[in-house]
Amino acid sequence: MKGPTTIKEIAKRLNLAKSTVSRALHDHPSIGLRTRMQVQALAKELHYEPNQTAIFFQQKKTFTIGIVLPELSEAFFSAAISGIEDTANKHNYMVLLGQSHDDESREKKIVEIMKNHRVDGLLVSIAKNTADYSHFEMLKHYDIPVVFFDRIPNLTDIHYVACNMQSGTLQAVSLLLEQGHRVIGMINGPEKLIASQQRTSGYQQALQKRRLKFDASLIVSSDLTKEGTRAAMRQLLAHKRKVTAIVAFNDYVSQDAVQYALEQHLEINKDITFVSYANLPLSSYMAYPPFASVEQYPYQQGQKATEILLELLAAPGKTDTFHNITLDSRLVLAPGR
Amino acid sequence: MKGPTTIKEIAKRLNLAKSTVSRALHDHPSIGLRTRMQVQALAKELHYEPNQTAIFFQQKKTFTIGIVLPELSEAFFSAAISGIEDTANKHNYMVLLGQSHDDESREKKIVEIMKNHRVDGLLVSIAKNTADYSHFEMLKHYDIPVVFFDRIPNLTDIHYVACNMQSGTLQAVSLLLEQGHRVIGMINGPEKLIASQQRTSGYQQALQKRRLKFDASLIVSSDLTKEGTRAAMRQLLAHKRKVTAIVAFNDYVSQDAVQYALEQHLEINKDITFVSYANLPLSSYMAYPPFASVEQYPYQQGQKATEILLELLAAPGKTDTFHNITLDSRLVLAPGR
DNA sequence: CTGTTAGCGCATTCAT
DNA sequence: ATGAATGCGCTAACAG
Repeated sequence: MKGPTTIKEIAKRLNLAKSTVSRALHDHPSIGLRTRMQVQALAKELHYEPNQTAIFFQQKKTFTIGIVLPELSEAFFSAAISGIEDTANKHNYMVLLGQSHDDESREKKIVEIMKNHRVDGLLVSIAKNTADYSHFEMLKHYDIPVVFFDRIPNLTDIHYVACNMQSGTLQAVSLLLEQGHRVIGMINGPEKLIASQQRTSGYQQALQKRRLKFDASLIVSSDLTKEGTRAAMRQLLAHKRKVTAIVAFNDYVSQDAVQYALEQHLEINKDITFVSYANLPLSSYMAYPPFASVEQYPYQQGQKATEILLELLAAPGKTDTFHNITLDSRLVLAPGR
Repeated sequence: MKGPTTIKEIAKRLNLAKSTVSRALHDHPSIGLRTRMQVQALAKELHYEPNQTAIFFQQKKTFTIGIVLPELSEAFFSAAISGIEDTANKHNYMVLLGQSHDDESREKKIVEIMKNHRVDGLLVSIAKNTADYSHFEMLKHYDIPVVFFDRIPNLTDIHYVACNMQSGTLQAVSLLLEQGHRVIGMINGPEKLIASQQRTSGYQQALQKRRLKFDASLIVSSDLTKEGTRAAMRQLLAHKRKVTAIVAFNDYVSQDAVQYALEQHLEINKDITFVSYANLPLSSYMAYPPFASVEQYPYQQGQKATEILLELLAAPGKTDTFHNITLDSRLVLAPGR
């Protein structure tokens, strides 16, 4: 009972040097066919398996990537993580997980622990309120590359992959216009968010293409709480022009807005039509699914981010160029439309 | 440029032995206050941080637990993993992730890799078709404890936490009886599943309590595909007695069943009432949410399983007793009921 | 209270 | 083609 088989053990039994065994196991060219066979045979017989922790230690590499995100139970992130895990595994990397619960201090702590665990790299979607990025910048001193995805910090010299909401919004509004809607409201998110600005741009662009006038009062922002959304709805429904369609910031907002509309005795898809941004699963099971949704490709974002990170890990020290991929969001019609 | 600070470095600068420094850093009692201060001061100054990989290696412990489950994007599992991660983190453990995608060979591979990464323990919910458990049993030889949760293998000597569906079913059927329903159908899952048997028991028990006669033809099983469910519905609706309520195997089945009922021009909650088992999020957003749902506590299952595992890790070699916790499922009324 | 020594398992450099 | 020696960073057993 002396624990798992080690190289030393094999060496002893075969009267060889540890180094010889090590090389034989690695199919090193300078090892005699004869001994190599012997070694590998015995290794199999004794169920030899290299002690990864020793290798990690010695090689200063763990084949592990850390992933930090706000909340696993949000459908968007669980899809993203799925993409990450699949890609990482394909390249024989493991994935270490941590959720910030949208709390900056927790985020810092997790990053710290992951650094200590010597992850080779980090994939992160930052917490809602993270304003200080020092915990990420300090990683540079440790040569731990970071690729951000979806929720990216407002920094220039970073790697990231995100999804541009403008294209999807453009398509969404265009669709509504095609269908004859002329007074289209938008419940947007906080104005400082890049994603909000992109939505606004897309909206404007759609009008421009048709040479229609842009009415800024049709875009109201919500703090994304239920109350905020209801306030926004109140404002939109009170607009002097009759709003017949609404682009909601996301599926959650959409649901709250729909509820409000129902309370006002509006008939969905008749008096008023909703378009949203997909982040709820199973929209087919929803009471009033949005007429159409802007897809944000969480799985693909995770995939891409991982690929970039792996590339960074393969080509170390390439601190010069920053990878930033922006996927275009895309409008998807609800099933049966 | 000589990499991160090490203990050796500190020792040299202070003319101390490495061991002294190590002890000082750990607040070992037998170290002079004086030197301890010195050491800790210099450590801070040089930004000393222990190299965890070295420690892992040396201590044969990684403070990492592996978690293997079928599919992250299933709401049930993402909730469970949330509970796992939270609990693990609280105890300074990290979590290594792997999804089997319900594929046995992938499951085996993941377990293998995790073993190589020297995780301290494993938390697993097995793949749908896993029939051979050798990859789990071999872990015993490596002293890697495993705690199963939710989807547990049909083995005796294992640790697990699962949720007993009987209690919830009992409550569900009782509720329906209280409300005057007398002909209650049940769409059950494959009969060999423990969970299916538990549902049947709960159903029968509810009738017994009220001294009502059990009619086996009111329980039909579905293979859980949409078609299977529709067939089951067809059968139930054709029953000689008029079925006024149905207990569906889960939310997915429930949705398919509701759809079928609608096609037959039945009015939900009037002509026919549905009760289900919660595994969809946001049931409040569903078109026809079940009247009531049996809660399976994914977060708590994850939490409990983790606690057991941590306990196992704390008390090594306790291979005698097997922990198996069974939570009771519980009926929860739909919001607004 | 502190120093010395050894060793965890492996890859690797330098000999031979 | 093989062996011997070294070190990665840390802890711990054993001296003093």
